[in-house]
Amino acid sequence: MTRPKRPTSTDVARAAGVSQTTVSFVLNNRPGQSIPEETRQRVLEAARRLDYRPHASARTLARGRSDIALLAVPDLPIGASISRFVEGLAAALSEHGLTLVTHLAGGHRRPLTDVCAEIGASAVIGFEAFDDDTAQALRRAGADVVIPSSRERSATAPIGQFQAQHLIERGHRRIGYALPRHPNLHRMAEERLGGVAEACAAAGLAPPVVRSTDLEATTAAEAVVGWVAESVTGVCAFNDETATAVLAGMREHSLTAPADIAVIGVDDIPTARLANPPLTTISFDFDEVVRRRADMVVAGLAGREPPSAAVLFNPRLVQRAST
Amino acid sequence: MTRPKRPTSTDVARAAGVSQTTVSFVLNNRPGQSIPEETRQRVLEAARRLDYRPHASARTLARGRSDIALLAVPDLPIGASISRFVEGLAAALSEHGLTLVTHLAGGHRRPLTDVCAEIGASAVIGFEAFDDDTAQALRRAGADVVIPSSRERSATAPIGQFQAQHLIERGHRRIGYALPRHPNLHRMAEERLGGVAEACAAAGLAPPVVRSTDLEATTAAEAVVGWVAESVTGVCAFNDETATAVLAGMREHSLTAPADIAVIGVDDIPTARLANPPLTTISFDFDEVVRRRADMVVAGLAGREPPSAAVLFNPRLVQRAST
DNA sequence: CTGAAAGCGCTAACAA
DNA sequence: TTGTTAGCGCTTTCAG
Repeated sequence: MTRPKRPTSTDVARAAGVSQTTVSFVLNNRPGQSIPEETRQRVLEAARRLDYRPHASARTLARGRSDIALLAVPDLPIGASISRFVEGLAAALSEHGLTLVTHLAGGHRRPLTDVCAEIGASAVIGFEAFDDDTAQALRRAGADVVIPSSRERSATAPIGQFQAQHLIERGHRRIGYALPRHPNLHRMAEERLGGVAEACAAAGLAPPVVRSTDLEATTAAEAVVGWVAESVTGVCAFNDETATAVLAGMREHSLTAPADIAVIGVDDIPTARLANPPLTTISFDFDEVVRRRADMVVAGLAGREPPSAAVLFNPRLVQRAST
Repeated sequence: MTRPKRPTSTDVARAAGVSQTTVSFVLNNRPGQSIPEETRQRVLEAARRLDYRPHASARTLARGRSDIALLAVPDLPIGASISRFVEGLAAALSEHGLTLVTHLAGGHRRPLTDVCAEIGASAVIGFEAFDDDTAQALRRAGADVVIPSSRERSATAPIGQFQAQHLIERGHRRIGYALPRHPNLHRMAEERLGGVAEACAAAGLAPPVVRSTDLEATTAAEAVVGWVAESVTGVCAFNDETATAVLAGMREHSLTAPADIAVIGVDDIPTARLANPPLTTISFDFDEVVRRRADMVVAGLAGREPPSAAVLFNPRLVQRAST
């Protein structure tokens, strides 16, 4: 039960019969040092034999910078699609020797700055842009790069546009928007709604008829009444869960999609295809956005000006029966 | 763009006109040191004025132990309920001065041991028990406590039992089980299935009729055929998504729940109440389990023998129309 | 009650 | 090509 004291780089040096500096050079592939292959091997072999792992804190202390990136996940019921994003980002960063860990923002918990300082993150990555004050605070907490900065464009408005365009292309002239009641979602929902409004305007249609709903059939049914009263024939829902609620609300009135009202969601959650009828939705390809984020981090840490993030969630239409 | 060098505890000492040692004592509330209130205030005030934050790596290096706990989240489509768990755990741990960060396990990414070493975690917390080899490796990577250990009992079998009992109480004598096809879920699913089998046996019923399905109506419909052929009248689904698939499969055959087959899920995901018909399911209360996990970590770090985790997910029946 | 000093394990000048 | 040495910022024993 006692902790078997970890081998240090000095132990490795001793085992390999070289100085500790040499060990450091070898293990870090320090460029500009020509170390004979023979020595290299001896060191590597010793390190492996001892199961040596460099002590991260010591390294961080000495270098003045860690290899840790912190992903701040907002307290949103975003669901599973987020984990693909996280995984991708972690993989991309690890190719650059960076380790990604995640912190869930919600609740009355330790503020992000504390977490950042505590783990010694040298990069903090968020979903929505950090305002300048927060970014500043994070820098003071030890982060060298903080993204996205407030200069980046929003990522979510285009999604609303995309939804609305689909409906418009299919001939709908009166568009509704289903807003979720969950307060944490409001900001993002408003942005997407903005996109829908743009698309409507661009097509010469009236602005979308907005109704909000809980994730539950009764309030959704009320929203449906509102749309019917306004002759809405197609509604964009904030996400698939909201869309599912709309479908449930329609059922209460014996209305069916798409005949009475067409509905389109966002996210392509697993239950979307299981809805009744199966839900048309938008899915994302995170690969591109992940790569960009990773590049920004790496560039930033290298002191180069990070490429600005032309945000591309690469929305893709998943056509199913509900439209 | 240049990083405004962080204030060190020496800076604070200078500003407060005391030694750096005193600063350390004050900031850590070091017991057994009686520092005059006046000095204390001076130090605190200086620290606040400089926005001083102790350098975590330095502290870790000196103390030989960090205040970081790492939560290893398996690559499972577990969905949103997990985030409540994470939040709760983070809050509970932070009350003890520990910072929780999360690492998503899946993919071909850096192994957990590396992440553990990289961030200098002194505790690693998993969902399923770590086998002894892994636990050992994590200890070698610097973790002082690793839970759950292989000695803990499984948490998930009782859930299956709970589901089956509900069905049995409602008079069903022939039980089916819906297994998800997702490979990462198999292990957990088998455990829950075990619980269902136990409950059946205890009630003197035949073992459950097992069918597996994707999250999609066609394969679910095939599973339904299987159950019908075996005169199954109630099926326990691994989780709500699987249950939703079963419902969709039944629709394909114009069967309805609960008249033809009753179905019960697990998780109470948001779309469960929106299903057609609304899904009876099991929800969890993580509070207790969270508290226990946190206690185990704290006790373990303090060198005390951690209390063994009598696992209590506190399942609660959410009765809706599908049963 | 407070301070001086010795590290913690590693990196990076600078010597040799 | 390799080794010596001086810190990185903090904790902690041990004197004062």
